[in-house]
Amino acid sequence: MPEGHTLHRLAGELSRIFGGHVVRVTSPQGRFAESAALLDGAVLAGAQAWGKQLFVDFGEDRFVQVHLGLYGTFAVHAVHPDPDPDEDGDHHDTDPGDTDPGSVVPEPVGQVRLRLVRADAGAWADLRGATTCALVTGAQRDAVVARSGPDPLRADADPGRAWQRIRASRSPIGGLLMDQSVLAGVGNVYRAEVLFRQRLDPLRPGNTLRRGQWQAVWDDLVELMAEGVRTGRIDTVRAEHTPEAMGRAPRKDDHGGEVYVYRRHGQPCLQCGTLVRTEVLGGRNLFWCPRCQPRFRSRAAASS
DNA sequence: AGCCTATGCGAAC
DNA sequence: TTCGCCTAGGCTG
Repeated sequence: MPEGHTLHRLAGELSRIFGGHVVRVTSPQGRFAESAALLDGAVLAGAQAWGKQLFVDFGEDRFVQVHLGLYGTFAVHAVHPDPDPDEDGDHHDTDPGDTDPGSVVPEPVGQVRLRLVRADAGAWADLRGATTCALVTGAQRDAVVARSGPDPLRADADPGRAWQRIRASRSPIGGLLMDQSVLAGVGNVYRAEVLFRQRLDPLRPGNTLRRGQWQAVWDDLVELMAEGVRTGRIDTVRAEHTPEAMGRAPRKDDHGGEVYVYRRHGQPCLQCGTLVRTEVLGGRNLFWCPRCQPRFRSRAAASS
């Protein structure tokens, strides 16, 4: 779940449900208890994501930095998904027969590192299994952001910064896309899928890409990841390759989306039928279609 | 019920 | 280079 789209979606949810409201902050598990106590009862100003990093703003130069890592989750629950539909409105849909929202928050189950509660709306959020959950200052947040490459999900991103790194590197493009200092927010699924869609060999050295190819990768990521934020899943297949269009069974997998190559090794490519391959690159599983993404041959290698 | 694996990354070795 | 994080869905039995 946690590629950039997950964190941006979370930032939106947290801002919408908790933003501008007093929240109770606890650490049922205990590992964040000291910091939680400092924040308890503060107004949550909002939340923002940069790549896979999430920062929840509690004002007074206090931010909770969250990184979900491989299997962390930050589950947001609300009795009413949109708690303030008509703040300046003329009608209130508050139902007197509603369950007391303050009483619906359940006892924490399992290792809940951080819990946010907005009792008046019956809303709560539980963080589990995160790599990072830390109280930081604005300067510390800025330092993290400064170390990150441009994020396709941010309007202020400059793809040229990533291009400068890619064009100067002999590392495989498949590795560069996963390097958060080159590009922020792309994980193993988007990496595999965007390379397939752009017909690029994952092992092709960054410095052999043409500028137009990089631009196409960036534009595709902007579109794919924005859709991921909207839907909460990673779908990358074009209309002609959906299960309905092809008359095939939909994917049954924990990330739910329809993809071309990610974790489809040994199965036929949706575009050409060649069996999808996998190999470990830099400790991560890489997936690609050897026919749609033919091995790149440099000029020097081709002429020798 | 138990086992395996995973969309990630920083610390420890 | 390996480990920890300690979740959660899919698969095996």
